[in-house]
Amino acid sequence: MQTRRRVTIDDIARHAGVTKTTVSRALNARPDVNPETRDRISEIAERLGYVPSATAKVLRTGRSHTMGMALPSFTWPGILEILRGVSDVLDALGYQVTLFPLTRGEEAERDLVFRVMPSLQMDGLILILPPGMLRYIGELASRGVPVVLIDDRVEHRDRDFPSVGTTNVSGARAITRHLLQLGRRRIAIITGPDTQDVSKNRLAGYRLALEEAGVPFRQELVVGGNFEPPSGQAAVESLLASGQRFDAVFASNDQMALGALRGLHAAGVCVPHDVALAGFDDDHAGRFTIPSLTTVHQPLYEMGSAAARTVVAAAEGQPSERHIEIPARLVVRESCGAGGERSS
Amino acid sequence: MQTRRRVTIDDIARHAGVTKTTVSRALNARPDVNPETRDRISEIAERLGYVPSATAKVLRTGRSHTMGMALPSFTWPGILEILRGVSDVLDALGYQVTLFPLTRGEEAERDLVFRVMPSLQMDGLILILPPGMLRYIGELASRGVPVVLIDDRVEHRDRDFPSVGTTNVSGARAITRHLLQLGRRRIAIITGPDTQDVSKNRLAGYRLALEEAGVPFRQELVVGGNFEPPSGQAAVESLLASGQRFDAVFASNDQMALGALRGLHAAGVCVPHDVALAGFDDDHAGRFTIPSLTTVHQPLYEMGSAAARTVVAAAEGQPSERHIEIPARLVVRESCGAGGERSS
DNA sequence: CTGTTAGCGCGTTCAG
DNA sequence: CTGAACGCGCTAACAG
Repeated sequence: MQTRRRVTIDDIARHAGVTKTTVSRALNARPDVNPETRDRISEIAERLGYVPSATAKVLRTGRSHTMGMALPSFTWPGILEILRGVSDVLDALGYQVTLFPLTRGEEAERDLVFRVMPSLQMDGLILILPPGMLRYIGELASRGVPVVLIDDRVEHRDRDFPSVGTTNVSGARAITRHLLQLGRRRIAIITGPDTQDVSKNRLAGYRLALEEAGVPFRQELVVGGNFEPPSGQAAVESLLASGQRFDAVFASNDQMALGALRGLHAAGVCVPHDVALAGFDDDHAGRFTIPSLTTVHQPLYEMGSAAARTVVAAAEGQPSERHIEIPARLVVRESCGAGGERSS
Repeated sequence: MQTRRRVTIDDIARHAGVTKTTVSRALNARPDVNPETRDRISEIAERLGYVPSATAKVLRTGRSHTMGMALPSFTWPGILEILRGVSDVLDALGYQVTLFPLTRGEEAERDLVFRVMPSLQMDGLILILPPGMLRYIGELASRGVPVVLIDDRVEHRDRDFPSVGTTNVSGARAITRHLLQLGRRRIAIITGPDTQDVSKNRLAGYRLALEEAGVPFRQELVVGGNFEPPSGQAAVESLLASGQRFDAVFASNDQMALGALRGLHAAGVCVPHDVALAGFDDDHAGRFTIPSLTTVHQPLYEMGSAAARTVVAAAEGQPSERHIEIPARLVVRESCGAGGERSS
């Protein structure tokens, strides 16, 4: 099987009786070329089955029309929504996406910044941050490579590069307020790890809503979790064991809410009748529990697409915003007793 | 901010007092170079912060160490597991992954085959097949580009390229047998669309198990669905309305099982006491329903990694298998009444 | 409007 | 063991 040589602009030039320069200009729709020549060239290119070599173009122009997307892991389901947003936008704008798993931790980040990115000459990088690290990425930004962060950690805002996040505080505030409006007064909260800003922000929103409603904050109703389902179950078990009265539980994410639901069910507590249950994130799974989970929708798709638009803008030299915050919104289902699938 | 020029092998050559030819050889660990020279060159390269240009290398060698991964959409959660398998293997073998969403349908496929792949010079392609299309991809394979299909449609086996699938028939057989062993005799099945082989295969496995147990197959207990949750709910509703007696439901995928669970619950039917419920796929969500879902684990991670190993082998000229089939396995949870989380 | 010349960074003959 | 020269495919600078 003889692999036939690739058709180049030189071939076209020969067929058209011009130089490859002219072919290049014609194919790139430059103004300074005779319309007739252009048409003839296009036609020949078509007939010969010419396909431009992206590789050669990158070598020459330095622009690859490819964006890197670095992510900590493929285990968090939310990644897929983000990816969908990123991919939709980049695809529409004519960019490819190349994936960089950061599973090997800091070494992988180093590698990405000092070896892979410069080697592949990507036009920019979208970064979903692994919890608690951002050592070398700044180097990229200061070298002029467009970088956008998808994250909500306060300490990363107004840094060397733009970021995209959601409104964790007001989301948590909204759902807590929702519980209060339904008459719940002793609302327990299952928090995430103290080390993460998401945890702090969601807790802050909860406190804010209580305060606004004049309902006292009780430290006894705060239980720590780690964002995984078992920790949610353990949390309600410890609450029940403590003897504290509570008529609602706000889990700082849906995964823990699922665990909590299981724990409550096992203890014979009826949701939402005895205890209302709320989550955060709007994971797929929460739509199918019985009762279905009232939660706060985290706009991952929008975050992904905003990030994509931002890197492209930066890569193409257009001005772009520093920090984009996309509002989270309450999704009312069954687990708080308000019925229906209203959404506000 | 002056973007400093990139360090090339020429720079290293100048510093080392040799030619770039020698530098190239040294850096690529060729045998025909003086060990001392090699060490000196490596050291200089290190000191200068040299990073090889992948782009230039591709142009010269024709190999990009990048694999394309084409997928129909980012909505099916299982994609993430496959992606994880693919990414882990490719990362370990020193390959990048570039994503190609096939959301625009046939046009996108055409584009991929005739424009994108040849332009980007990827070393191979992993393809997750959109239901019912495979028009142009064969062209790639016959042009010598390694292609691996992740799919289980019979008609695609032994075609121009290798494929990776799972054992749908025996998986469905195993879970049906499980229900039979628990004493269930009137087992309803919710099927997927007739047009897809997955649906047919899972139905076939179900029939096989019944036959082996000498339990009659009843057409009245077969209800059609479309793999989406609402269709599962509708299916049990129609079963209940029909007045047919049944003591178990096997939904052809977990998504429909979730809908079925909801339908049964709403009708006051207790799972597993009155009716046992089984699914297929082992979706994340099925672990957290109450009762948790007994299902068949589809080894997506392994399918992804096998596919990755296969393309790389093909790209590197090693022999590779035609069709790889990775066994699905029963995961026993609560919804069939056997308790525990045994797995066989 | 078109051609000439040069070079992006690298690997690879073919000579020594 | 090392060097000179060439070319992968393309665009850019400078002439005309």
